[in-house]
Amino acid sequence: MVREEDILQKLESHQLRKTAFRKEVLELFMASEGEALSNQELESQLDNPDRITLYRTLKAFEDKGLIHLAADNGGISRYALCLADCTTHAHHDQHAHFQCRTCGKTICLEGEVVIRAQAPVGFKVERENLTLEGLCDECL
Amino acid sequence: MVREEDILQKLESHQLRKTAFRKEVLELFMASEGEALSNQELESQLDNPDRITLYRTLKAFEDKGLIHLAADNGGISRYALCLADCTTHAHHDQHAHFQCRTCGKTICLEGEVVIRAQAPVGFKVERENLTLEGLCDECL
DNA sequence: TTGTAAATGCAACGCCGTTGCAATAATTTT
DNA sequence: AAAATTATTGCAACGGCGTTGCATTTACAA
Repeated sequence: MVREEDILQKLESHQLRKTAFRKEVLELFMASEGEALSNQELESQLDNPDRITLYRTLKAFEDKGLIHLAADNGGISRYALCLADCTTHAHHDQHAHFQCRTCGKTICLEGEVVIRAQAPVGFKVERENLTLEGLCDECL
Repeated sequence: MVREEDILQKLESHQLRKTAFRKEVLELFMASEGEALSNQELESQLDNPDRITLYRTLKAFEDKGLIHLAADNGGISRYALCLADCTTHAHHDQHAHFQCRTCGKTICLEGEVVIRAQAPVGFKVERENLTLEGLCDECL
């Protein structure tokens, strides 16, 4: 269970107004245990699901460094909670995601990630995005 | 310049019929020097651009191991030619892509790619997808 | 050359991202 | 505590893209 107190504190510390809608959305993220959620999955669990409001809410959350865009398989975006040290406009996205190819379940991979790939000379790399695809435990 | 002969040979070896449309699309890929192309970019260069036919053509090319889906930033898919050792239904996608955050230019990165990331126990990883994001030489 | 199987071109549906705008709610100021 | 300010919500609506069905045309094989 997620404590109301923690939800409000997280919204406040990220300069987001404490509306019923946002509290609900954030609660879903905090209860998802690191799993990345799609708009659809969120909508199906909301009391009053308005896809436009949800879209803007997610954008606001992302802007304020609360969530980040995880793997997006076939055009469906999925967001996940940022770690504590994600700050506004400076996401630490240096972790990988795993996405199941059948059920779509997407999780953030903690732990060690080593990436070694060189862009051509004259290119500037700002972000690295690593996604592992396969089958999750339940689909195996 | 791309030789007609090479185009036909490539279509034949991948069990694809040699239609005018497919020859044209494949030529664009072969002339793109490893750069991944989006549907839009392809359409703008085709004589008779029909987005549905293009969609099906790309799908057929992908099925037959001729091209693969490269980075897809914000829902826009981009395809690139597979290397010679890509076979039907068994893509060797073990390379990274670079995508420019301003002009969208996407290229396949040859050379060494080392990925170390662990999925949870009980998960099966089938593919790894690494995308570097940043600025290309022209946009710097 | 004829038959068969695939590719094309068209209409059409649905999902999703996105924007504008008026109404409502949360925060700040007096 | 009330008024003023600013952000959020909910609605309509547009556009892009993936996708499918179907009739027509084309490529390949017999």
